[in-house]
Amino acid sequence: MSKSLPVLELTPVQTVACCSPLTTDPLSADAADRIAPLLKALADPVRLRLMSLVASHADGEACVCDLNDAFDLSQPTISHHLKVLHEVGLLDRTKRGVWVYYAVKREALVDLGTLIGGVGK
Amino acid sequence: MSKSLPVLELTPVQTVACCSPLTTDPLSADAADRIAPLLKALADPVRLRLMSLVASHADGEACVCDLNDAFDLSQPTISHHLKVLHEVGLLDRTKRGVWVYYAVKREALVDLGTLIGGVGK
DNA sequence: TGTCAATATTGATACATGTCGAAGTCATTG
DNA sequence: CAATGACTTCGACATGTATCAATATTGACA
Repeated sequence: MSKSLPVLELTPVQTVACCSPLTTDPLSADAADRIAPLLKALADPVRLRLMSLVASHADGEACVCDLNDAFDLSQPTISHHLKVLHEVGLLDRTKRGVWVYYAVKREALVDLGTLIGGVGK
Repeated sequence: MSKSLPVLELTPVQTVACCSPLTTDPLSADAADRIAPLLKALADPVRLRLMSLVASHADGEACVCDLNDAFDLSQPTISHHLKVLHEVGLLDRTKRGVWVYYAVKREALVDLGTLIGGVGK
């Protein structure tokens, strides 16, 4: 039981999906509190590259072993970054045998982009 | 002389404007390094609300005095957050008399949204 | 069952960041 | 020129975070 979110609260991703763009209406403090973690997860050079690497990988998913090689960082560090992205709802995680595959949740990215950019979907 | 960026390097905002969306192509390490600060600037609940407050203010700009009242934070703290947003190129700053007005650079936000969401402009 | 390979977790360390109070700057106004 | 008001800058403190080495976990396979 690792999730401790009350059932009625929105996850970061759900919040993003329901809000009007940043520049359209003032953001409530609550909404801001729920959206910031999503952006925080993205706001790291390594995690940005991880997202784009996974997204542009064949089949839209990538194995951790593939990702490790793209960086000059230790394996635990990459694992940590992937966990951050997964926990916030930007990456899906699937285990197949010994390997773990991550896939980007495109809808979450689109919603986040819309929230920031203000262009309609 | 507070800026120490070499002349030929791109600012975060310029970088965002020129890159294809996250999910389209793998991001170079250099690009990621320049984009992350932009997201980092946005990735704070107070700064998110500041952006949306300024954006939805009459005339698209707001005086610091207006913004202070919306938060339960000291005035230096708000000033600090505004500085962060300004330095990274998300807010314009104009001084008129005793008052300082901030305005959102919408194009930067749109470009950032496009980079993340991948929807065309 | 024991070993190996792929990931995750833990603990430690160094560095970044949000916040505040106090002091500084700079126009305006008396 | 002195005083006031609007911001900004400074110094300090507490908290968060990126990273690594070491260790644990988990699945495949001999």
